[in-house]
Amino acid sequence: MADVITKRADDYAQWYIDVVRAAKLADYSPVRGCMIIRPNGYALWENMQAVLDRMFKETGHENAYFPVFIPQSFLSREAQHVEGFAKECAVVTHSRLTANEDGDGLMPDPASKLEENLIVRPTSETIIWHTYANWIQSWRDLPILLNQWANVVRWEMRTRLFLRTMEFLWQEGHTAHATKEEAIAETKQMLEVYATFAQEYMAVPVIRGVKTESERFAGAVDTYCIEALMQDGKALQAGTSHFLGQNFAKAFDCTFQNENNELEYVWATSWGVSTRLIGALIMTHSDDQGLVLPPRLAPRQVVIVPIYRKDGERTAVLEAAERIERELTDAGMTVRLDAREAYRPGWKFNEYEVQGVPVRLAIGPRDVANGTVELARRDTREKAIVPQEGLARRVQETLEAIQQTLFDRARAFRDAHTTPVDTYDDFKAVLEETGGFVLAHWDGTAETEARIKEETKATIRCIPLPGEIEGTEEEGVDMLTGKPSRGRVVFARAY
RNA sequence: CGGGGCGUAGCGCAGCCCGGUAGCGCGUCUGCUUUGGGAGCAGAAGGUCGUCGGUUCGAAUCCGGCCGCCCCGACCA
Repeated sequence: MADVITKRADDYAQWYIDVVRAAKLADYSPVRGCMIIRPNGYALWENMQAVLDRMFKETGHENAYFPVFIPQSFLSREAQHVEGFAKECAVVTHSRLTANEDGDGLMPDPASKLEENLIVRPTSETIIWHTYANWIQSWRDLPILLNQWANVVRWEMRTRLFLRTMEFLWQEGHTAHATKEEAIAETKQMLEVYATFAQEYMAVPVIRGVKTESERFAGAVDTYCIEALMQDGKALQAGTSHFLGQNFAKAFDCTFQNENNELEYVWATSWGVSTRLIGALIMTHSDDQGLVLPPRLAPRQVVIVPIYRKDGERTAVLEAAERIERELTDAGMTVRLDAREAYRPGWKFNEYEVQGVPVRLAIGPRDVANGTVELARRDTREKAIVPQEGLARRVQETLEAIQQTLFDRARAFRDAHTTPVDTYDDFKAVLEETGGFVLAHWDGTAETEARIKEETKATIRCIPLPGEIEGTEEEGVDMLTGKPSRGRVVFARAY
């Protein structure tokens, strides 16, 4: 038998690995903690990129590219930033290799030691603000609204495919503004872009919020985030948008003359999402049969499997299958007709199921005779015999229905796993029994937050934005300390 | 960095305790029959047993060193 996927209920972590492997999304690499993104996985990322890139451009941003190597000294300019990233940097110290003195192999050539070490970017704030300092003199130079698609490296102790790898792909937006208000508006705007993308394209419901100080990006004044809930009840940060204040402008001496002829530091934001989103997608929708993809991001929305025995049947079946392929393609859908003879229909059914293709059409001699086709939905695994007449429209509607069903299902799960609690005992019980988001009062101190994390492994995922979750804005008392609380915050165990 | 597991054919594993010509399943290749939910039969190819050293007439197997990967924790997007 072919690949068996571990049941979610048996071993969730293994299920996740099995799904990734069976869907051919990624492989392990010879280097610990790195991964090879296979064509199926990369096609997903390309679809995400295409949508996000369009959204970034619609909001006035341009793409640019900054180098992967950053002078080591740049990192130390911003105090918080160093603290956050120094311990996970890959460092380049030499520029060439030479034969190993004792015997075989290679070693860094001592003669090629660099004057200053370079780090492989874990994020690009430093090199970008170094550059912006040269670009910006006057209020007329602002705003600068740039984004870059890039890879970054963070030397992680423990890795998981897509969710946390040492190298990952992402986009990072970096903007420069004349006023605090404008920078904050930009930060919030990009958070909205991410939330829209997650919900409307990924069909992943998210909570918008602000991070507490301990979870904040190193160097940010405020970190806004979208938080999603995975099927095992753990939270996943799916995107972040940072208001950086003037921290980086001060560190890199980036000033401008304002309209009153005064010298002022520039206001900054940065925002990013990564290939981690693919992990979020997998863990939100997939089932024990394998990957389930939302139609709006699926690299292939429809697969057509022809079925025939004799040569006579073959011609008629393929003719009909090709006609249908054309019809659907012309209607704007991405379709694959899999007429490979080396694989049998049953094998193909399973193959496309584990790969999460939203709609499968099967057409055989009976269908040719009756003018029908078998239409199967991946999300509900329902099958129906439908007429070929008007098929493009019906498939289009089915794709839209799948997109909606996935979102509704994920939201229902999220809502069923979002629990307000008022006592610490209830808090611990909910974490153990149902998991998910727990809405509790918090006194606002890092001490209480740290103690709760220490005792329960749950962290504050975010302080929800006003109006985001009903009932979180009422005042109360901290469940642990009894001190006053200005509102409920979202706790969860997280990835 | 701690705890656990594992390195034998492309993948998954057995063989090791008790040393004696390296095996099974899947996959791959060829042929025929099949094809509406992972086909059947026949044949074939494919491995310096992670690595270095030791013991021995002889090591996948016994002994020692090293390396690597995965999972679980601490840390993180």
